[in-house]
Amino acid sequence: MAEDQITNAALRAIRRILRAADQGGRKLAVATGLTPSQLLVLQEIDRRGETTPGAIATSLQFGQATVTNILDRLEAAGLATRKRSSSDKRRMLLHVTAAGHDLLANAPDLLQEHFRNRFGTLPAWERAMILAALERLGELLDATEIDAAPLIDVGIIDRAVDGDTVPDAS
Amino acid sequence: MAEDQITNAALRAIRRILRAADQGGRKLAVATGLTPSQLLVLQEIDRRGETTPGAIATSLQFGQATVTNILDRLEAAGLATRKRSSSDKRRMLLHVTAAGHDLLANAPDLLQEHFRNRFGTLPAWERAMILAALERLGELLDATEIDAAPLIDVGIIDRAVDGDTVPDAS
DNA sequence: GTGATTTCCTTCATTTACCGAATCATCTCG
DNA sequence: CGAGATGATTCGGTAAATGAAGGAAATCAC
Repeated sequence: MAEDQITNAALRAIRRILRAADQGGRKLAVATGLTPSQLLVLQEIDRRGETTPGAIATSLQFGQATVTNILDRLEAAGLATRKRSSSDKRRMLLHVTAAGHDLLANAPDLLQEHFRNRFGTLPAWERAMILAALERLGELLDATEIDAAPLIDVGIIDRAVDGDTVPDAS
Repeated sequence: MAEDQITNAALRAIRRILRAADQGGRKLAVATGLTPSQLLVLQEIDRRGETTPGAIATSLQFGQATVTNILDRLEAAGLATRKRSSSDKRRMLLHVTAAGHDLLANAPDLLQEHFRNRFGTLPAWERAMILAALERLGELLDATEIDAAPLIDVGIIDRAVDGDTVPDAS
């Protein structure tokens, strides 16, 4: 069926994008001397201004232990600092150091940068179209993933619209 | 500028998609008892039918050593087998075992499955639009990544690279 | 207030991923 | 038959990530 072909093509395109993004991340990591995870954490701290390990962990979906681990390295590298909160001494407040800011400024996300360059050259209508498609897609996948478990009963309106591939699955 | 806003929105959407995909992968991994990488390798072997570690490595962009490592685990888990090629005894031929097929069948790619379900419910025009956008985007990012990465050494093979889905020789 | 519970982070131990370099067997070409 | 290339493995090392357990501080119950 043509529809299925479209779906397959779309999936292929998504994977291609995923791969490109992944590699961009690794490349960037190499360029900055940090690993992707470290960079991610550093960016997240920067984005949030002043946070705690726990916040980073939930937001990036890492374990706390992992974050601690990565923070150790970032701190050792002089890119971030920990400071105990005075109001709640269980907490550690995280900050990006000057060096850290420097690094982030000099090594902006490759994906982002190249995307910007290229995307900017597209005609406006195409940008708009792509944006619309991406957001739609984000909804689709997000919904999928957010309540993956509980959602099942809610979301499925009718699966039999047009014999769309319903693999035996579960 | 409005353009910048669009770009930012697009980037956000992309990240959202990336995250969804990533988490889908992890979830799946947990469900199957394998790690994302292991699953990826297993899928790749399955997709290609009969391949060699080297092919997997280049196709997934892993090092050979990494693939060997993962194969050890897959083999230990009884999901894949290695068999020395008789025509060229340097090569190992990889196969997915019955158990491996089983696992793949029972735990199909979550991203893929949910995407199929949801995507299928969209009106045709929207599917077409999204597909077009995705492919455009794939080009953008791919191009980005190609020239960023001197894949020079692969140049000989690279005629076929574009399609990605080009099955192994045969 | 004292004690129990919860919250936040860390430490520890372990598994996996990944890479580069070195190695071994094999193939291929001259 | 070498000489060199190729395919896979082993080895050594760094990093990521998780779960379990623990310590310190806040909070709640009485």
